[in-house]
Amino acid sequence: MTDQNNNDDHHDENRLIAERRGKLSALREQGQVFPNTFKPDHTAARLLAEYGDDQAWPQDRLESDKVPASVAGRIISRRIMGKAAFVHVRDRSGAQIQLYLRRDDLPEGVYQAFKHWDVGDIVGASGVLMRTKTGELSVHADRLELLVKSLRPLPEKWHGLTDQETRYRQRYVDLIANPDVRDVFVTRARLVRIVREFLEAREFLEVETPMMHHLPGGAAARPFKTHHNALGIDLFLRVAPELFLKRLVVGGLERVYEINRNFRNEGVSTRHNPEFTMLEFYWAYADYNDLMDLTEAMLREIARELGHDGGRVDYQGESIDFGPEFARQSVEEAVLAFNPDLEAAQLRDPAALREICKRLEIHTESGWGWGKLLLEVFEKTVEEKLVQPTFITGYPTEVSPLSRRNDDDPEITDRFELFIAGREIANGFSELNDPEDQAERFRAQVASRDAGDQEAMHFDADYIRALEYGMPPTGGEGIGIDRLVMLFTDSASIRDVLLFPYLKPEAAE
RNA sequence: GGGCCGUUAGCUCAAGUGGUAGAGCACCGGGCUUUUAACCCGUUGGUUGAAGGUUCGAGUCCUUCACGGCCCA
Repeated sequence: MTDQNNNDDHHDENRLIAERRGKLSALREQGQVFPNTFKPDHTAARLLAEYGDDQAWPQDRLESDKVPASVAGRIISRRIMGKAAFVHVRDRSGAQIQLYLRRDDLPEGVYQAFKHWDVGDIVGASGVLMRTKTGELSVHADRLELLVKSLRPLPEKWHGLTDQETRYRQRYVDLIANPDVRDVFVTRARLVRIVREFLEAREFLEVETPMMHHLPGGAAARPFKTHHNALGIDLFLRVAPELFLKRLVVGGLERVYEINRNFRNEGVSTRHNPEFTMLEFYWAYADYNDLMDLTEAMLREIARELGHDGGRVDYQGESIDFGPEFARQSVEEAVLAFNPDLEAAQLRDPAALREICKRLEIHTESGWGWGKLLLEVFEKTVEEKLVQPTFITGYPTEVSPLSRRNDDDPEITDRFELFIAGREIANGFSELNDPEDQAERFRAQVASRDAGDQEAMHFDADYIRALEYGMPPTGGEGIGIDRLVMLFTDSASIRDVLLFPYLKPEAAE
């Protein structure tokens, strides 16, 4: 916004905004209205931490010590009683400190001016610390400045802002009105840092690979398409960094990871945002069993570092326990465990599986083999019941185009997925590093694509070329950061862990 | 994509079976020099998400659309 829209098109504004705008223009007449000279020397949280204890810092000690403090922040409440007032101010620390204002203790005219300021305005104040009759630590101000005049009224102090749509669309208001929201994003930042430190400690190198791909690859998903004007070519936003990270392993970066955005052109829901954050890491000379061990260790570390002693995390009414060794069972074992009427022999028999799918009202397509059919049965009957952390292994080769085949049973791969609270959290496997097998799998994907599967992968010739130079035996894994943050912040919707979740545009005026 | 629910003042919410749209907070004016959702007195504030329809009359009933929430695919 520049100086285009100062005067004319405010007819849509209500009286409250008009009043505040009037106050602003009155202030403009008097001089500088958006000063940037006030330097606070404390945050509210620090003052409370250092002087909050009323045993160590009773009022008489504060009174004699005259501890100076200078704070700045947004007015979140005011109580005015004639010639004195109390104001709560919140700052970057997320905490709030009370200001005690007396007309006669402030410079001439300041108190009179203050009476016309509003909740939402940003102020700076200096003075000495005091404790009120009710024991609240406060700054008894001898200097008070209006730093920013706020033009829009904040939500009401008691009920706050509860409208979900407004909370997501105007996250800046949500953050002011609902202090808990800040905590979610503080936890998110800490979690990501813990993950980085965990991997760095094991000598993984953080890298960044392209988000704009000529060929979308590395996951079964539909991509977003974009266009490069100067080059005149279409590009795709990445659905996964996988194939680039493995090229790096070929190049000798044998332990790499990336934490970054993926984009998938699919539905939007409480569990899916078009752009989401994924951790992927690749570890040469490790296999999928090593990955499972590492994943367990990582999740325990996150739980511990985030203060969940004993590894218990409450999520949506369930107690998730990261303490004990995570359960490990194959897709087939899990399907049998949750479907006592089925027998092992049926699970590799496409005809029998088609019957089962029909009974379960699962839509099937003619090209599907037993692997795809079995996975559908798994997703329908098992997935949501896996509440405690559980590794599911033995994924069919048919649905695992990038995974190494199992040595004893080439119909399945050395792959796992981790489920917690009924949701897929991680997906890892021993990587397929046989270039000829990989080329064949790509061809099978292309055939599915030609048969109408829009999520099937393309043939990535450069990736095959890279594998032909030789990729060390490697384990690779992806962990959905947003879903992990949901778990550790007890958030029901992915939108609650994204500062700006995707929403359709607001209706035009 | 389908089903159900929602959208009323800046915010949080009310308004049998259709009959002049209200409250609290906020705001504005007045009072009050230790308040805690401060308090007391007095005002002000609305294109009821949008567009059509039924009706003497629509926040309310019908249709379509937009956005959101929950559930399902």
